[in-house]
Amino acid sequence: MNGQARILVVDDEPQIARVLRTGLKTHGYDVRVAADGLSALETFADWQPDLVVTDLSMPNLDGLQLCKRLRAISQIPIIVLSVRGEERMKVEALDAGADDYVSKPFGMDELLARLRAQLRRVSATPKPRASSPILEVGDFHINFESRSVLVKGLEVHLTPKEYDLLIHFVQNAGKVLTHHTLLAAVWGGNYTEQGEYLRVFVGQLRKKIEPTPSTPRYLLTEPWVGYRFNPDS
Amino acid sequence: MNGQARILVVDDEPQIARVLRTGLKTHGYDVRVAADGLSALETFADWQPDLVVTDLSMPNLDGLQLCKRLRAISQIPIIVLSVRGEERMKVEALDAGADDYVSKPFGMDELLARLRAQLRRVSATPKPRASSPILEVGDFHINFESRSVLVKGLEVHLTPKEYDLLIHFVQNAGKVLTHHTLLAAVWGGNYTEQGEYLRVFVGQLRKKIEPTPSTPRYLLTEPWVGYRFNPDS
DNA sequence: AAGCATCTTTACAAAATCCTTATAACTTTT
DNA sequence: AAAAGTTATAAGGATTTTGTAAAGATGCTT
Repeated sequence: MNGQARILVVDDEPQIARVLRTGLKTHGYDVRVAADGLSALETFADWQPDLVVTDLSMPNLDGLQLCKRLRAISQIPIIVLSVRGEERMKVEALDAGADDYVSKPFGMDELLARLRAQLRRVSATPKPRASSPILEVGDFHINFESRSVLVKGLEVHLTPKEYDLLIHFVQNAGKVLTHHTLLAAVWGGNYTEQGEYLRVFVGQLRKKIEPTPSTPRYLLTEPWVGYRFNPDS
Repeated sequence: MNGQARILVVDDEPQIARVLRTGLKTHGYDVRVAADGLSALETFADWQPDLVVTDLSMPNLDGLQLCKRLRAISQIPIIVLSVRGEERMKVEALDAGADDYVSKPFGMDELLARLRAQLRRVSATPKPRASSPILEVGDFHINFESRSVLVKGLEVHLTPKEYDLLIHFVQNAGKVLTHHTLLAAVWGGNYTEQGEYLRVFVGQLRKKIEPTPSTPRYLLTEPWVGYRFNPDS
């Protein structure tokens, strides 16, 4: 990513595509547009963009399929555009490999912010695990050997479940994680129906790591979808 | 080989077994005895010794078969005890994977010398402690040669198991060690289910090294995970 | 053979964590 | 504005783990 970051926009509605192209270009990005999933895959292979923004409903190959196909060959960040209320689709998209979503109609500022967050996420550090037992993300400092967690330099003691949960959040900082994903990660694949666990433990984590648990700053909830860990202030 | 080297003695004659056990123990080895080949294989799997001394004629599984079975799963040194004159057996044993033999009746000194030679052979490359036989961490001062432990300058007497346990803690200061890891380190490979041992011995260690055993300062417990040695005050 | 030290096993109280439930606040939909 | 669904939070009980003492077992020493 030396010069401009390359953004591939996938949308079959010409107006929206035009708005996105101009909006992103004026903010310094290199943009190309594809009108459906299949041509998106072609452009992806030819042009190798740094990030994909895609609509969900499209001809030929819809956004869901596109996510899966892209995930099979790349770790590139994917932001999905969904119509407000299509919660089902959002969740499916995130489970299919999308990293974030933006509801239509959307403000350009919000999209740009989420876009920057995703680009920052991948360029940050590609998981420095094997070499060092220490993980530093934002205000969080996690030592896997001593199992210790520092937030802004202060140690917080976490129970095993809380610890597992936090690890999963921090290792996927910036990504929206669905309830399903989180439950499977911490409780194992079969407990994916008992959403109550998750709420309780997220609450407990917030009490321990948030300056103001009632107005979270790190562990943000994405209503009807899941949670997102935001390491920045 | 943290503490003592582990020697597995295999002999069905009780007198000889006893002589070997006491002789080896007085020279600082950790010894277990098996009365036949089959139980020897069991003990081997459980305890993971550093060397095997075995008779040739035994019930169930004779020394020759034992050599072959051990060689199939391990590079561990094997010393065979044979009755003087059974030259043919000696050759067969060596072909079956034994590393050395000692004729009965044997002198303890000879056996010890050959034993040291074999142990030296396998531990030839990694000799990290040769430079300094003394380990100082926080308030703890441990001399590997004399097997003595000082806490804040005061000597504490530890039994062999307590010593092995403490060594493991001090050498991994700050890290969280799981129950599994600790059990495997002190009791050997497959004693990883008997969590009761660990609780009892940690309690005993605390009584000996902690200023206030009921509120530990060095040996901290990480509930549901294991223990952590904290050298700082 | 008796005493001693160590290791193993057992039992139970104390502590910590996890799960469950209930209720209130919030968001979206009708 | 009400209904339905979701989320936040506290509090209790259930379950598991941990601390501790003490009895039994084993081998060593005298």
